[in-house]
Parts: sequence; structure tokens; C-alpha cells
Amino acid sequence: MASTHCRPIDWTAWLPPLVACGVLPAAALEGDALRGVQAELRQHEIAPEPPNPDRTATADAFHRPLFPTQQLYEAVLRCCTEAEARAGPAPAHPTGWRFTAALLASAVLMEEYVRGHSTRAMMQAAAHSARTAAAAAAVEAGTGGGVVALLGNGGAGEAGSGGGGDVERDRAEAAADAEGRAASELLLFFRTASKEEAADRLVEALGEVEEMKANLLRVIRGVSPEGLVRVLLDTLEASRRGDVQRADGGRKTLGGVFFRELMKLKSGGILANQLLLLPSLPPLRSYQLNTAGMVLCGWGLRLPEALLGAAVDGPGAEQVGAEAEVEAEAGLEARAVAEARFQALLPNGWTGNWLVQAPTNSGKTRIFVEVARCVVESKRSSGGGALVVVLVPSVILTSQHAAYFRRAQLPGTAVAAHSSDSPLTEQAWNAAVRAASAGGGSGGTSSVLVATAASFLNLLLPREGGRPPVARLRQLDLLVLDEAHHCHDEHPFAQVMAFYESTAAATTALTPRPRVLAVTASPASEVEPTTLVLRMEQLLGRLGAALHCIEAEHPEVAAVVSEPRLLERRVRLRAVDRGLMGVLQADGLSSQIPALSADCFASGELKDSTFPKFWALLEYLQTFRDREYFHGIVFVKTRQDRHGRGMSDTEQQQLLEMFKAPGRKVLVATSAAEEGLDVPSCEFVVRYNAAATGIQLVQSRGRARKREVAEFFCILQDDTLDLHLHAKSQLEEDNMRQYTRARAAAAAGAAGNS
DNA sequence: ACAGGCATACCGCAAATATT
DNA sequence: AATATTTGCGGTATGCCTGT
Repeated sequence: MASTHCRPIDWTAWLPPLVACGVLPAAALEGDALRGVQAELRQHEIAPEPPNPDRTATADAFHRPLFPTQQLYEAVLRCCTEAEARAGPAPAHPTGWRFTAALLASAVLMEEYVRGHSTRAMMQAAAHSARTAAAAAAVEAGTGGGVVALLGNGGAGEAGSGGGGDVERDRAEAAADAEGRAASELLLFFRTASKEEAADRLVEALGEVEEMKANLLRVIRGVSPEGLVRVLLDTLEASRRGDVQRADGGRKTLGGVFFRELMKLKSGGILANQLLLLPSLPPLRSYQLNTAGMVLCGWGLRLPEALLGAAVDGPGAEQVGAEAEVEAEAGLEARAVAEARFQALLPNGWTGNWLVQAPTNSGKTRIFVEVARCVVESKRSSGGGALVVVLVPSVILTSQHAAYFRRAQLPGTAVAAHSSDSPLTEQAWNAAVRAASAGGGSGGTSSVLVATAASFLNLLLPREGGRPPVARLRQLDLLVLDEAHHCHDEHPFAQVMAFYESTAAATTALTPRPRVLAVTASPASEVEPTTLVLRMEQLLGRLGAALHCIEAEHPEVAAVVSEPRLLERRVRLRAVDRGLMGVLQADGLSSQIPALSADCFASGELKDSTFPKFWALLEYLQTFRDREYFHGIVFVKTRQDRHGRGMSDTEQQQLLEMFKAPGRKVLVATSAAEEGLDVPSCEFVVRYNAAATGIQLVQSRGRARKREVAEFFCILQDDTLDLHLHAKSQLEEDNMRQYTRARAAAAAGAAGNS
């Protein structure tokens, strides 16, 4: 939608600098060969047509490569060869220089292409042109047509409950699917657009006159993007039902229906407004239930009804011992059964903190959400409110977890996300503390504060002028550490726990220390098993926690956690690549390299000569060219971005939204996306640079979560550190796995004995 | 063992941009 | 037009890997 700005690439503009560096001979700049190459490139459509939404894509379109690299390379090579034939061999260049030159020129061309098609460029283009285009497309068609077009041309929505044949149902599902896609696109639009633009688009979509815009602007103030989408969906649904009667017997316009639905939404209150589009959480899985239940029993908290119900008739109920079943049938109270079951899981009646290790994608978040729910309800039943702080290691995780907590709908609980953007201020903290303690019979308001560890640490540190810190750990009821393996040395996690340790002395029965629940998929990674044990003991010591492992081999865990197929591809430098290195590192050229790389490659990472790996990556991506939809992530070590500053937080969030949308999506990411990032349904993950630690290996592989079909593809280059690092990270993961298994076996043995 | 590079954060300030 | 919000950039911190 944004690629209408595709212009023919003037690749010849890049030739003079290459000639100046001596990579290309001067002869390459002239002659029929050059024109021939250009003609050939035009024929092959280097700049691909923007996808045409009207026409269902033909098979032909899908069989075309995403980028005609092979043709490009061959065309440039032909140009170089003919130039050489005309000018004679160049003695200054090593054998095979023309392959080198062709590769280099191809890479330069691709750089140009990539820059024009980068996500950043797409996002910028989408910010401006796409809106008007989409809005213009939405104006077509008659009653309801505007909204229908706005939401995509989905047919009958969920109202189609006739449910006849499979065909009909499939079509209804497909339509609902298309509508869901359109809705998510719309959501993205409303999130990124200003109120002004949103009103503009609504005016067009609803077929209203321009004068209504001011009115719309006023009315949609304070309505969340989710709310707007919800209203539009409701408007569409209402107009389909024919629910357009006006009080005076007339027929409501689309805009009229919209206003009515909007008022309905507003009367529902802000909270409902935010929750409308949020699907409720999936049912609790038995291992999540067991873990949460065990932790809560250890802490002596009263289990909430939600957990009790799941414990008695949930999916894991059959795992209750046979005698427990009998007792349940004998009329024993459900609570007692559940508590007995969870109590049996507790090692030695442990009442302290917990470190829960669970595989990636097994639903760690859900576990601490349920624990938080119980803490909140327990406080609530005694007329107060709970204060829960969730610490995460990266900014992007704060909003993600906050959204998840909102979905969980803890009773009487406000959820907030804090990081350097919207920092956790003294006012916000004091307000949360007051709300929690101001019970007074009516029940205090609980707060869940999701924050980066560093920003929370700022509140704990003494302020200048000898004033006491804003926050004290004893003010909160529950402290959750996500990705807790960061808790070591001087990391903010560790510093927070140092504060926790220092509060031990002042702990009384009236003001106990908060409970700590730490979760991670990869607690530590060490090459030596003995140092691994040491690290684990240190970690558990800092947390004051007992370790609970959720094994990947557990059948129910294995049923939900994807195990991607492991693919490895070893590449080695070819003569041509060595030639390139030789050319670039020759004495006469070395002074030009910085300028050349700055202009052409933006990275200067030429010493690695990553060409073979790049071709391997392209080849791998080609295997997906027939798919209309796929998602994948390519992990690289460095950012290769000349702007130096990466993406802002909001850009990251927008990008994540874009990536979640359907289509052909490849996300190229650094280690920032390794941990915790919730990117559903990735068919493949590519490691362009080998994982350096077992933690990285586990975390990045965990992003490939499309069941059954996911692949984890490692590109390893000989003669580099890739092989060593790959072996090291695998060894570290194996060590961790063995440690986990041993601990789980020991725990099972202890539980059996006691 | 230690410095250098690059990754991630945090904070503060000033310019740009959006909102009223 | 005035004000509020967002964004960009420099400075600082820590963790991890790498090369001397």
C-alpha cells in the first residue's frame, strides 16, 4: 500500500565511486553492455509492482522471487565481463575480479532497494499517503459500503450462525478472518494517526459532510483506538442487521448509527472501553495452575474461586491422586482438595520466594498473573488493596505485560506501564500506595505497576539532599521479576534485590517483606556444570527463592510449546569472496574503504565478508516465496544502521503491531527482540550470527512458535567464530537442561518421600 | 586482567509537532 | 497564537563478548 513511490533504480549512479576505488574498470561505465544490463534489469522489474489488492494474486506472481538477485548478479557480471573483454584484463586485480565487482555492485543495488523498501521508509510512507489512499477506497459503494470497505470486504460476520455445510462455515470463517485482519489494520491506523486524521477518515468512511468533522472530533475525544474500532464494528453489524430505525420512523444514516454506537460505548465507562476489544485469557493449563497454586499455598494465601474451579474440573484434574478423587466424591470441600493437591507439590513446606523456570512460550506470564490475582483478592477480602510491581528488562515488555494484565481483569485493579517514557513518578507511586491502603470498608483500589527495573530502582534510591527514597519495598505486596536471569552483578534487578535483602532486618509481622516471584526460561548459561550450579545458587540466594522447574518434556507442556525443526547451514568463503577481501584490503584501496563502505554499505562490516551468509539467507527466504502469508525473524548481531540510534520506543511498538498483522513479514532484529517479545506464529527464525550464549539460543529459538511447521535456521560460516559460539551456546543449553532435569527429579523424589 | 565495542537502559534538554 | 506533547540527541550506566 505504501510502495507506490517505487522508482526505477538509477544503479549507474553507483558505478563512478566504484570505478574511483578501482573495484570496477573505467570501461564498465560505457558501451552496449551497460545499456544491455539496464534493459535486462527493466525487463526483470527490479522494482516490483506494488501488490494489487483487486486482483487475486496469480500463481505467476507467487512464483516470482521476492527479489531477482540472481538476475541482477548475472546481469552485472555480464556487464563486467564485456567491459573486461573490451579493455583487456586488468593486471592490478586478482583473478576473478569481475565476480567480485559484480557481487559488490549487486550489493550496492540491493542497498538502494532495501533503503527504499525499509520498514522505516514504509512506516513513514504509511503515515502519510496510505491513509488518504485507504480512505479514498473506503468511500466507494452505498449503504454500509463505506464501513464495509473500511473493514475490508468481509461478508457475513459472526452473525452467520446458520452453520450449514463445511463450505459455508469455511467461507464464514474466512470472512471473519478477513474482517479481523482489516480491524487490526484499522487499529494500527487509529493508533498512529492523530485525532485530526482519524476524524477525516471517519467523515469519509461514514459518508458525512465536511461540517460534521468538528463534531466527530469532539465526540471521539477520549475514545481509545480500540474503542473506535469496536464502534465501527458495531456500526457495521447494526447496519447489516438493518437496525437503523430512527425515533421518528425515518432511517438513520451511517453516521447516525455510528453516533448511537459510540454513545453506547461511552456509557459503558472507560474501563469497559479499554476492554472491549480484548479477548479474555485462554483457559489455564494444568502446569500453570499447579505452579500458581503451589506458590500460593506456600504463602498461605486463600485460593481464589477461579483457581479452585480449574483445579477441580480443569484439564489437569485427572492428575489428582486417586484417593483425592474419592475424597472429592465423598463430599469433601473443593478448596480442601485443591489445597491438599498443591500442598503436596511444595518441597518441605517452603514458604519463601520462588524462581519459576518454564520453557519459552509455555505461558510464564499467565502464572504470575494468576498469582497476582490471588494476592489482589486476598487483600480485597480484608478491605484493602494490593500493590503489585512487575519488573521487566526492556521497555517494550512493559506495555506488553500491561496489556496482558488488563486482559486478566483483576478485580478493582488499575494497571499502568512505566519506563523512561512515562516514568514512574513520585506522584504516581504515592497515588498507588494511597489507593491501596485507603481501604475504609469500601475496598481499596489495587495497582499493578509494570516497570523497567531501572526506573523502579530510581524510586528506591535515596534522593539528593538526604531525603528518604520515594518508595519502600515493604509498601508492596508482590514483586514479580520477569526474565529474572538478569538478576546478577550490578544489574538493576540485582540492585533491587539488594534493597530487598537490606529490608530483612526491619521486617516485622505487621510489615512483612513482599513476596517475590521470579520467572525465566533460561536462568543461567555456563560451559562448566560446576560453575552453573554456583551461578544458580547465587541467583536463588539473591532472590531468596526456591526453584521450580516446568519441564519441556512434560506432555502437556510439549503439547503447547513448539519445537522448531533445527536446520544448520555451513558456508565458507569462496574464491570470489576472498578476492573481494583482497581487493578491498589492498594497500591502494584501504584509504577508500571507509568512504566506500559509508556510502554503499552503511556498516563497514566488510572484514567479515558476509556475502556467503547473505546468499544463504536469501536462498532460505526463497523457499517461502510461494506462501501468501508467513512470519519470520532474522537475528543479527549488530544493527547496521547508520543513524546510530535505532528505533524509538513508540517506533518499536508500531513496528511490532505491523509485524503481527498478516502478510509476508520478515523482522530483522538484534538481541532486543530475543527476550519475552510476544510475536505469535512465526514460521521460522534465522540466526544470521550465531548465538553467543545458551540464553540467547533458548530465547531466540523460542520466537519460532508456529506449531508443527516452525524452523530454526542457523547460518554458520567456517573460519569464523560462528562455529565456536554455536557449539558453546548449545553446550550451555545442554548443561542447563541437565541441571533442570536433575532438580526436577530430586524434587519429585522429595515430594514422594514426604 | 583490562580496555574497547556494541547492545540495552535512564535522564535531561531543546526543537519539532500536535492540540486547544 | 499559546500550550501541551512528542521526538531527537548527548551524556551516563551496566552486561556481554572480543582482542590485546
